[in-house]
Amino acid sequence: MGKVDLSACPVCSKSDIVDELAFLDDLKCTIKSYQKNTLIIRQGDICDALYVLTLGSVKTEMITENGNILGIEIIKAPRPLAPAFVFSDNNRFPVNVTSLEEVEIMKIPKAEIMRLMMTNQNFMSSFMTHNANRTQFLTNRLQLLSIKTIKGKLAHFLLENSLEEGKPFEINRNQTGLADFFGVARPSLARSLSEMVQEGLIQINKKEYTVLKTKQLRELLV
Amino acid sequence: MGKVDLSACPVCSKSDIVDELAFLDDLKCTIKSYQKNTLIIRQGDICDALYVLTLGSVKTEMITENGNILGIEIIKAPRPLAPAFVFSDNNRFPVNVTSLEEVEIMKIPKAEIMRLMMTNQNFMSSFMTHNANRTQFLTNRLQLLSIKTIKGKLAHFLLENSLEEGKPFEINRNQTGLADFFGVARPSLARSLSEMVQEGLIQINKKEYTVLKTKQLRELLV
DNA sequence: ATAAAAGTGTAACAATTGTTACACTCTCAG
DNA sequence: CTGAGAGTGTAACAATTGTTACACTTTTAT
Repeated sequence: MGKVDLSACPVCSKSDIVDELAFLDDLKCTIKSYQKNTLIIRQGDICDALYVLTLGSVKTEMITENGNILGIEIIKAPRPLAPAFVFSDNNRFPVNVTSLEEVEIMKIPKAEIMRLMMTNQNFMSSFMTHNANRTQFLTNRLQLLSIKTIKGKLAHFLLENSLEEGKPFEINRNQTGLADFFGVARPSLARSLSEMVQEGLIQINKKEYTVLKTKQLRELLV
Repeated sequence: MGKVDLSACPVCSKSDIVDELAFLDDLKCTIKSYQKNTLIIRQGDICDALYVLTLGSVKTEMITENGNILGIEIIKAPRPLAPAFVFSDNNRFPVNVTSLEEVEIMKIPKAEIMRLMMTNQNFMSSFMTHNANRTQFLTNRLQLLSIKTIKGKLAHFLLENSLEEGKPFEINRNQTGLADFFGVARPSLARSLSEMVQEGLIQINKKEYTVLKTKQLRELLV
């Protein structure tokens, strides 16, 4: 495993720590590799360090009490995993983390994070901003889940991803994944999708979606 | 408005800033009062400062795109409001904040927060922990919403609040509020509740609930 | 004390979604 | 090239929840 490039990492990018040659050598951290499709972190595991995904991509998913899977998101390196939870009173991971390919994960002890925060204002600021953005992401998820109809969720999701009416865009999830993401049954999602296609609201070609009638799509949110 | 007591405030309690006499005088902040039932902050408002509820109580609720209200929580002073969002890239409030009684709200500019964080390790640590706990709260809300049946949500919620089987506990929400909290229709919630009472799983007396059969309640989560 | 407002219980019916099943297409590894 | 597995389309039916309506009870304000 070579020298890690953290210049694209959201909590490090604005920080001058990337330029400090001594940074990674000084940092008391360990790096581990995992094979494809490995369950790396379990929901409920103690989170006593900051985990940073330095290579590859993972998916996070929440297991609900009734055993259902609620897909959360796909994370690509470099990015920290659940950085907020290092500091929470009940410091346990809220999600399962599974590797989608071969990955490398860096583990930085909490004390080291504290030291960095106090000595480096840019790092602190970036770390805060990143955590704030994560909170906003969760808020968006809450908003999506709180839309009760499947067509409403789809409208919200498609409008969010569409740049312009009539302009196709790619969705990097298949129908099964989308159904998980929305927390609905797969055939139900397929039904709603095909109805929306028949009504001429959208077009679908494999994973390429096109919003045809933005206005009527918005009305599904009412 | 008298001297504010912040010793019970989660982001200040462990901090020695409370002991610094000069703290509140030095701090460039403003305090405003609001009448009962006032919409203090609108979802989407720019959040360029830290808002701290110093007196009274408020409720936060999220307005979904279809106009429904998704109740989030009731906040009692002293506590900061949406502290994470001061630092987010898109720094807008995620919820509406409405006063439940006469309230006082302190507004501290972002720059002041930054200064405090850098000069006071305890403040920083408390602020981080509090934000982390907020994230965990949102995660729990996500988990609750992802349970699909109303009885399942109720079981989750009641088991979470029950200390012991057969021991009554108080819920500080009425049925209408609970329905909002769950994001379901009020009569549907009432139906599920009365069914659970008839099946002998729980007992209800106004706002006092009792879990009678923990085991069978758990099975509703499956 | 009393009227108004808020909250609750419940019923009939509508609407939406889940379940199950199966045929079909597509993708990818051998 | 080809078979296995993953992903999709769709249909019949079941289950759950929402909607609307109304009578009743409790709380609140004057």
